[in-house]
Amino acid sequence: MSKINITLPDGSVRQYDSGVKVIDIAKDISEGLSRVVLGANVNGELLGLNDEINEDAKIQLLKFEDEGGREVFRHTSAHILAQAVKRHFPDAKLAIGPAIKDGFYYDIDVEHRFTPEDLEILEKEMAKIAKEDLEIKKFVLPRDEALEFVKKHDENYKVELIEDLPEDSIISFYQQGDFIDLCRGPHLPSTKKVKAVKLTSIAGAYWRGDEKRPMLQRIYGISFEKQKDLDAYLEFLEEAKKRDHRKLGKELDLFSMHGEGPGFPFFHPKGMVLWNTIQDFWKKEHIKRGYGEVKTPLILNEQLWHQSGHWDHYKENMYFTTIDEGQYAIKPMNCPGAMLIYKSQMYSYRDLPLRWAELGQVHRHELAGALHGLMRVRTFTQDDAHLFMLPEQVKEELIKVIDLADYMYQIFGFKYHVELSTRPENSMGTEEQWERATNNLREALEEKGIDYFINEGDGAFYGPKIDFHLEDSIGRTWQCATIQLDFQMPERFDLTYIGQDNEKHRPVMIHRTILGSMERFIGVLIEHYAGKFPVWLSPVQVDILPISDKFNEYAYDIQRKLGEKGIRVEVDARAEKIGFKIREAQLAKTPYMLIIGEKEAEGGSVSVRVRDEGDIGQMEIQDFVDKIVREVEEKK
RNA sequence: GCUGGUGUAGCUCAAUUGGUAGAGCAACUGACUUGUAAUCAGUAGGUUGAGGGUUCAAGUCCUUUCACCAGCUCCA
Repeated sequence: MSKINITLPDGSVRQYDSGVKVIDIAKDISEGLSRVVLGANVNGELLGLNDEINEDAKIQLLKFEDEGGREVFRHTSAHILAQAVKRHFPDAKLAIGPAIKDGFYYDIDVEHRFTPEDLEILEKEMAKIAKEDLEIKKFVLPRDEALEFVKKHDENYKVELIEDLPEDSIISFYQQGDFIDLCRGPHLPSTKKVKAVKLTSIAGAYWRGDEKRPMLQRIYGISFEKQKDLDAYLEFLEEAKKRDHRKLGKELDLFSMHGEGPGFPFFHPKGMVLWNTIQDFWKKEHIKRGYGEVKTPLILNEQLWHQSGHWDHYKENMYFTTIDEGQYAIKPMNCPGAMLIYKSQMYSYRDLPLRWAELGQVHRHELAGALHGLMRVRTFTQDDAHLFMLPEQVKEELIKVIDLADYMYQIFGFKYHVELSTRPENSMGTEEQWERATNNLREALEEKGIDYFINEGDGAFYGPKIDFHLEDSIGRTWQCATIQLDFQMPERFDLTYIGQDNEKHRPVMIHRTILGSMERFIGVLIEHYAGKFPVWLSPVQVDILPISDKFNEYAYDIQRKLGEKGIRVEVDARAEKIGFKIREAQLAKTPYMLIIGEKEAEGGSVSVRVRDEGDIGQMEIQDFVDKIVREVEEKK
């Protein structure tokens, strides 16, 4: 048997006998195999779990979330879907069908308009294909033969896919029964395991995401090996639906949206309690960390936006207005305003770093179809800050920002992961500037020992960035914080400080948010807590419920005592039964209810009912006041 | 912006093939004075998102437009 060389992820080379299986190499080199499935890269070609390697290869570890290799599983599911579609609609042309974060989809071009009934039929067909236990076999063809093959089957989308590959590439196909699909793999060995499938929705999607290309029909689905897992997932969807901030926002009277201002949210008194409580906390943390607060105008002369580069790179998203025949723009970002403040005086190197925080309201013309409750709006308040510093202070300042984000997220009980985005196509500045900025970010992350993903080409037009993606209480992620290094804006505005050498130098600027936007963050919090805000955030912290109006006066007494301590408290003095008042307070998700009747009025006590625990019995008034004040301070 | 869908009372939803717009909750009025998730009775509430058209007749069909929902694209 001949020997082959395998290059491992760390760059080292190991020798194996030819014909070794991918999974065996995985076992050999990876200890944490229970969570890792291995894919191999052989001359640009991905290999599946059990594929044999017969020539020198590079090995790449692909992390999947569970042992079975969820991605491989879902990808195979997509093929089974395509096969089912072909059985019912032989004219259908297949585009692409990948696994995605939550399942899989297949893009299909067919005359017939898919309906929800079709999905049921296709689900049944997929179950049948699984039961048939078709072996999934891989074969390869040289590029020209592969082209001929797909042309023969009239799969014009596949033709285009192959035409985009290099001339000398070897094209792989996978076959299950009479169904053959162009695919780089990897796949399961047979269709048998894909037992529990739910096709979740139909949507339009452009061929290759290009709005000038044909619109295809996309069928989304999710699949599991066991029905139990599918049921659990469907339950998760139900739970997510219950937490929808648009629904809860209405039920809890926090905010509303109106046709008169699409994408422009209206905050109600209770929503503003949330807003202000978060902002108070935010401001306190910033003062502690050496920030000053600034405020810049919403409307500024158009000229400024030419200078900042927003005109060239962002004008499609901007709103404009005219004042006294002068052209003005509504700010889509806060940075140019901060630039003007910086330029209002001279700075010594001793003055740096400068940290200016701004809760800045911006307006951006987002596409109508992109709007979504508070998560995606056309005006929002960024918890922005601009930091100006010496080049040698960059890493330290980045680390301080990361620490601040980490602290604030922990208060709200979020886990998070970090993504680093590099230079996009439509960007300003030199290659060297970008490389330096990107390295600064990378080094700061590495110094903090934070793992991160890289998004190639996903940076802002003026600099690379790191984004924080929060994970909420049911495991969904939301992009909130962004830290962007900006070498462009200081150039454009000719920002300077006087150095030790008595010469002018260029400061470095960091542009960052922690919460992202107040609107989105509140939306995320609503879903994260399912409307059951911790006491310190709750719009109403205590609801006092007198059993009859004989006890109203006593209730108002208690309200005063709590109010003096800054507790948000209401009295429900309506002539209703106590059961009814409790029900309403429960539905409003108020953390504490105080039930007040004869017993309590006589003894100067309160009966406490906790939102999630129910009746916890009587308590002296002062004890309750101390308890809740302590809780608010500890931000439980 | 694109594809598909939806739009009926404050909210959640009904209304056969085109044939008199309804219910529950909420609101209001009155009675009840209540012990841990819904007291009873009554009253009021609508040019069916908006404009135009077809028809003897439109919530229902056609058309324009607005908004929302699911995706695509984009993003804090």
